[in-house]
Amino acid sequence: MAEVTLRDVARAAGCSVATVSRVLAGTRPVGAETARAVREAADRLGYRPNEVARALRSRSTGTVGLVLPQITNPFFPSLVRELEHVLHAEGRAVLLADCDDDPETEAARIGALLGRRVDALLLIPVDERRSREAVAAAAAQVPLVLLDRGCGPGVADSVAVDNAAGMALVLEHLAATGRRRPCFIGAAGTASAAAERRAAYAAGVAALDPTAPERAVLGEFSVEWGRAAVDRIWPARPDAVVCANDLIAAGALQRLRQLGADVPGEVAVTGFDDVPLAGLADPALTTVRQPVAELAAEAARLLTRRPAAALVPVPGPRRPVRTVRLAPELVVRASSAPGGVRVEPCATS
Amino acid sequence: MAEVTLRDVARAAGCSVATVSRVLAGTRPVGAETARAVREAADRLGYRPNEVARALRSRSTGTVGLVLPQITNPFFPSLVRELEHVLHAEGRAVLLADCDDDPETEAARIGALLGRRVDALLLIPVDERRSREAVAAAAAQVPLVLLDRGCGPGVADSVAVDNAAGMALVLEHLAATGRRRPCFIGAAGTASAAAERRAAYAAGVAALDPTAPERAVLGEFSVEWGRAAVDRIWPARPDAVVCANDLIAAGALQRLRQLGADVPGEVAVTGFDDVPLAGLADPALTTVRQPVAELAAEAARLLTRRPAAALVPVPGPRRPVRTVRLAPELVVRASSAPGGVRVEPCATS
DNA sequence: GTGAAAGCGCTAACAG
DNA sequence: CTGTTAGCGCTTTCAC
Repeated sequence: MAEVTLRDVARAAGCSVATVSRVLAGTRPVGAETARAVREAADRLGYRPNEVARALRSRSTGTVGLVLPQITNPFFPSLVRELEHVLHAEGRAVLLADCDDDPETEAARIGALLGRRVDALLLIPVDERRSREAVAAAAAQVPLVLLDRGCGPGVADSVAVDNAAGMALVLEHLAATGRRRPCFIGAAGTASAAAERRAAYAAGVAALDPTAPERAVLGEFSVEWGRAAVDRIWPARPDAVVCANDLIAAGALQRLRQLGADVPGEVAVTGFDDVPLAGLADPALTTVRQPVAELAAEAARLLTRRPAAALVPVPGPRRPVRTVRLAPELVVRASSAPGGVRVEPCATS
Repeated sequence: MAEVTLRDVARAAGCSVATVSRVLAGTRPVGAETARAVREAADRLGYRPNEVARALRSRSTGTVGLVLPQITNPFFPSLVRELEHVLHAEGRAVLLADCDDDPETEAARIGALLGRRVDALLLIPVDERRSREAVAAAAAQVPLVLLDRGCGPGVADSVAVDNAAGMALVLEHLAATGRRRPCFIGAAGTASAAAERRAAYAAGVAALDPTAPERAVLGEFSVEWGRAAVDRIWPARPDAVVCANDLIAAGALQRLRQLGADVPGEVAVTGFDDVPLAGLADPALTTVRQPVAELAAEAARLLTRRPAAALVPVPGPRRPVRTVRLAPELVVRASSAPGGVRVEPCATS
């Protein structure tokens, strides 16, 4: 059967298309009897509003673009899931773009999404610096919220976990369980997660014991680097290895086991993010859980409350960007347990 | 600045909107000089075609809906990534829907995507049986390709890995490396991956040694089940544990280590899918790698070649559905290595 | 090769 | 409360 349109419904219900539109969109009050007839006709004909036409006319597609570096990064799927749920619950659809960790691809994807007239953009930038230009340009056109990673000061609203608070939780826990000679395996570069976590580690360790020499090595957020880094720090025999994320920690755990180290007896290992892998490692990894559902909800809230960019640039001071930081939670598992302490069992996958 | 439209470009180039449209879309030949002027004007004004208007007029949104059970299932992200790349390369955008493993949510998402007038649907069904109705209804409206899992016979075109071939590779490898007493930890239910893999195991083992008693236990595709199943099969002291997917295998590996079993010396363990976790397990997991990029390419090909459903149902025999099965590849790692054999190093995550 | 005109299906003024 | 009338920005006949 051909497509059922508003006209068909109007004809069947014996009224004008405007009335049908009003009933179905609930835009303005309509007589109870007419409304019933319209709904009945729409039902009977199996009418389904054409969102494309609606979008063209109302200048709003009900669509948000979700741009991320690489969906295969194990931290992202759960975030994508929560975002999808929150947005669909508001009747908005998600256009997904995977940038293959490449800023140029990212710029192209952003352009494609803007061409499709997304109402807003949710974006995890590929690179703190090299993403900035494209992000700033996009932010001038539609409401845009940065997620998980920053993109330079003042570029756009952003929502992320409080990395400093998370690192503080880790250090506190290690101190409380008697660890005295921690070291850090971090990531180099300016990405906010990398920079904030290593700064927080440095600050926290100094507060713990100002005389302790700082043992920190920097590489990247990968399992390989975790493995390699252990060879650099293990000779100093730390009693705790604080890792900047779970991938690094997984690699560190593997290598420590190969070297015959006793985890957690001899040395504790901690991660960050609580990706699915963390609960599956052996021993299960103590880590910092990001409040994923809250991050998603907060991002969605910022999107909807930020009014569309003015068509004509307003003179005067620019609206200040909003930065939301959410508190994470420490998840203590076997990799940092002092003897006999009960810990959370392995995660379920 | 207000939105730049075709009219603006036409005015700037000194021609009609029709001409501009033709130049930009390349629909019909246009004078070289005019074309140049148009392109120059479009560039200068920063014109970006409004895909919404284009979609309304041309009755094609250039958009594909991707519906999946749960993006957090570790097998899906790499598939989503490949699909996204293949589709974006053709200038199509991906509307993502996550069904939370629930058939009703799935039906609702499908409806929402159809309302948005997606040109086609790529769908990994939540359930072989309970998804069927919604999927069949959707397939009547737009081209639809089933991915990874089936949904009953004759419902729609489908693309998936050849599970039987994969299982045969595993059994062959185990036989070749001297394993004689395998057992199987599978998944119950009618989902195609579960059913095909356990059938292939049964057939392969019987062919290997018709007198061997079949040792198989069935549960679900989860780490927990892998752990629990080991307690059921270990007393019989198999020399190989064939698992229906990598999650099960990861659980089995954990439990075997707790029990003090020597993997791979005493018993080999194999998985299926080659999710990122597989290379990270200890010992790294021998598994069957799905040809993810090829699956994605094949799915995209089926989508574009299936002409849109006829507006008026044609009488006569229905077009037969196409079923594509792609051959997987065996990835031998430490969990099944006979002594001294070189195996692929850990995956890089 | 180019332009004028007619809509795609819907919403939003504006009258009644 | 309801109908009539304009379009949203684009593609696509149909003339020239």
